Amino acid sequence: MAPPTRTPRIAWIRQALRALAEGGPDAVRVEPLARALGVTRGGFYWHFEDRRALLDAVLDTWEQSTTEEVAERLESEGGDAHAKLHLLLTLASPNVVKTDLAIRDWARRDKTVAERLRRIDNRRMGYLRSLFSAFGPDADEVEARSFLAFSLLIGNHYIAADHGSRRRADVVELALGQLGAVTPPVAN
Amino acid sequence: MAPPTRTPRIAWIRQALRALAEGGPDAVRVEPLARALGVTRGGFYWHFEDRRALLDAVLDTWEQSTTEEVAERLESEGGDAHAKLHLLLTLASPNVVKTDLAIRDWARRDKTVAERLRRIDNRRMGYLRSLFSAFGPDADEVEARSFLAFSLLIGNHYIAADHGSRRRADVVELALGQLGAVTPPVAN
Amino acid sequence: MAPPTRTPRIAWIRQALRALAEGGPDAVRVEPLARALGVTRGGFYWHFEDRRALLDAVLDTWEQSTTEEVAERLESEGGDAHAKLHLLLTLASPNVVKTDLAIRDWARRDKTVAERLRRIDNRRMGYLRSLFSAFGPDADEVEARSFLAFSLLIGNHYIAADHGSRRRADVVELALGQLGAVTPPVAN
Amino acid sequence: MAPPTRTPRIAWIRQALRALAEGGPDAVRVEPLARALGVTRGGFYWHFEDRRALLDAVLDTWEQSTTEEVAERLESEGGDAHAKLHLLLTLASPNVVKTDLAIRDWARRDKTVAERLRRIDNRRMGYLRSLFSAFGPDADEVEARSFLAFSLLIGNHYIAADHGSRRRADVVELALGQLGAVTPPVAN
DNA sequence: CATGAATGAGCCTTCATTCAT
DNA sequence: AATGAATGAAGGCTCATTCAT
Repeated sequence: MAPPTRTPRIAWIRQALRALAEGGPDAVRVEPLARALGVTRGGFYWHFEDRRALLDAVLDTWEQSTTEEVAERLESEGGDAHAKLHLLLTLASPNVVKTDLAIRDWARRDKTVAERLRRIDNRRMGYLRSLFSAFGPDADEVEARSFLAFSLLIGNHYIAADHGSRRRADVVELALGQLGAVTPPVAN
Repeated sequence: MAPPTRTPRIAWIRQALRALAEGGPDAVRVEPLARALGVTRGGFYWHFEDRRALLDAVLDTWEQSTTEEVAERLESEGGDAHAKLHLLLTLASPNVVKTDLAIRDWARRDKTVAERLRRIDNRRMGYLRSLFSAFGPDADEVEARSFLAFSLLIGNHYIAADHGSRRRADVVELALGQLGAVTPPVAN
Repeated sequence: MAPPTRTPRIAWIRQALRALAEGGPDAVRVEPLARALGVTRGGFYWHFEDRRALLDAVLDTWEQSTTEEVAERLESEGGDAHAKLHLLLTLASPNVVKTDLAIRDWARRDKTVAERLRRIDNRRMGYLRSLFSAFGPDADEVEARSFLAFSLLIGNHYIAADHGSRRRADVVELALGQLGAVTPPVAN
Repeated sequence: MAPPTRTPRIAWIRQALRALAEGGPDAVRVEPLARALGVTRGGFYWHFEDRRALLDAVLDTWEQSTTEEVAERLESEGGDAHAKLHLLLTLASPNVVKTDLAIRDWARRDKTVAERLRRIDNRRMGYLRSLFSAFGPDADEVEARSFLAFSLLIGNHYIAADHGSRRRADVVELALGQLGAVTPPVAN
């Protein structure tokens, strides 16, 4: 029995995610994807109605996996709030980060993407709030710190500035410290 | 004597900036630009070697104007550090913001763009450091707070989360407050 | 034992006839047919060598059913010549007419289709001759009137002109009257 | 000074008319047209927005030229009504006929084409009415005979039947004779 | 009979670019 | 500076066909 699918739907999606992370939604193009997968474009249309359908599937996959990711983080009670916050900032693989940023930028131009991102970001903010609640009960403060932490996560990837003799990672640590999540200086 | 310039170089650049803000660098395409300007592509190649040359000119223009913008803000001693910080967060026109974000995302994929952005961001960080120095002399703290403020600026536009009954603007105020830049609650 | 035929050959042919009537031979395409039948193309190639084979089968089916149709009309001696002529002009279902016209147009481009149409049209002309023979014995006149009647049949569907206050149906009646087949004015 | 246009708009239209006459609207395809004209498809989009725009231009051109054709025939008072009728039946070039039939068939599927054809056919019917008025004043008779003559024109091209020992041309003559337009037998 | 998957051809359209005027 | 026209590369989509299962 030969494998039931030669280039399964998910292969297209994964390749598309790679393209999205690398070049944004405009870079998710059927022909290059097919080329990268070593097949002809024809097969694509067996799995997807059209290019937009692939993009939708990509977003579905991303949303689901990201949701699960956050859920897992909540469940894996490994460590105190400080440790978790730290983990958040040094998140997943570079590829996951790139995908995240690509979708974030995409959301600026596409309402439906923005809506999906809102769902995900709300989940993340919820997680952050639960962490910062451990540092103090004031709701305003929790909200402000959570948003600052989230911003730090994003800014860390989008801001190009240097920090003199400091390394970026150290600045991020210092910043987390400012938010009440005091962490010992990382020796790196 | 014919009119010296019917569609001057700068007109192409301005239109390109608009396209960049709206759709990213992939949206800066000669043909649509010409259409938007009501001319044919012909003139374009008089002003620019090719598409890449336009993109470079766009970046030059943006870098220059952004540099001036920051400089002006430094000079216009309108108000104390608190007021200035607040101003920063509620920055320029939506279009300037969009351009900024577009270039920021572009920088993730293009080294030369990243380099330009670094120059600009360093300038902005310098400005932020000068502001936060007013709140306390500790260099680490100044660096951390400056970076947090900068991140807040970016995060404010890239994060899609809701804040329950709070409005985003209020959360940003609260966050600024956390950074030591206490501002009076906005009555709105 | 599995059901012997889930989508029998004739189902493909019938769907093809529908497509032919609607959009001409170019519209008889395997993939859309399969879609319309709710199956994949797979079965098609079990029944037919290729697309041309389907087209041939479609023509066979059409030729046969049309031949039978004319034969039936000859046998069903329901009414006099006048009545029969009238019946002819208000022929079969709109779908049958559409198919007839589609094949007629197709015949202009395809010799083999033209040949089939010739067989059918000869049969119809024979029928018309037999009817008009009842109105007068002159062979030239019979031929002329038969051809005019046949032309009327076709023209009625291909001519787009208006007739002032008259309705098309009335004009057709008047025309039949001119051919010697006097019919009473329709009260409508 | 070189010719102002290498492949002018009208060249595309003419080629499209040829394709239309030969294979119907489905055969009017940009790529084959370009190939036939010895240019690449790119130039096409200089002259036309898209394929549909070409089709529209084709219809415009056809409608205009056909209108003029009928007008000319009305003006060129060369001969009596009999002669004119005869001329009508042996109309223009085979290509003009093919185009006419192709558009007629197209009109069955496209509302806007049907509308154009209606305008043209009304003009032709008007012309026919004016001719048949010479053979008798009865309005019903004129309408009936005009429509029969028009049908004959169409039927002559769409009916595939044989006529025994008679030639088709003779049958058409006989038919015209039936309509009151007695013409002497053509020696051919 | 029919699915699932793929190949290739053909076509439509958009663009960057070129070139003569 | 700019038009008019064209080339070529890219890419999207539809299909006829094929093939293993």
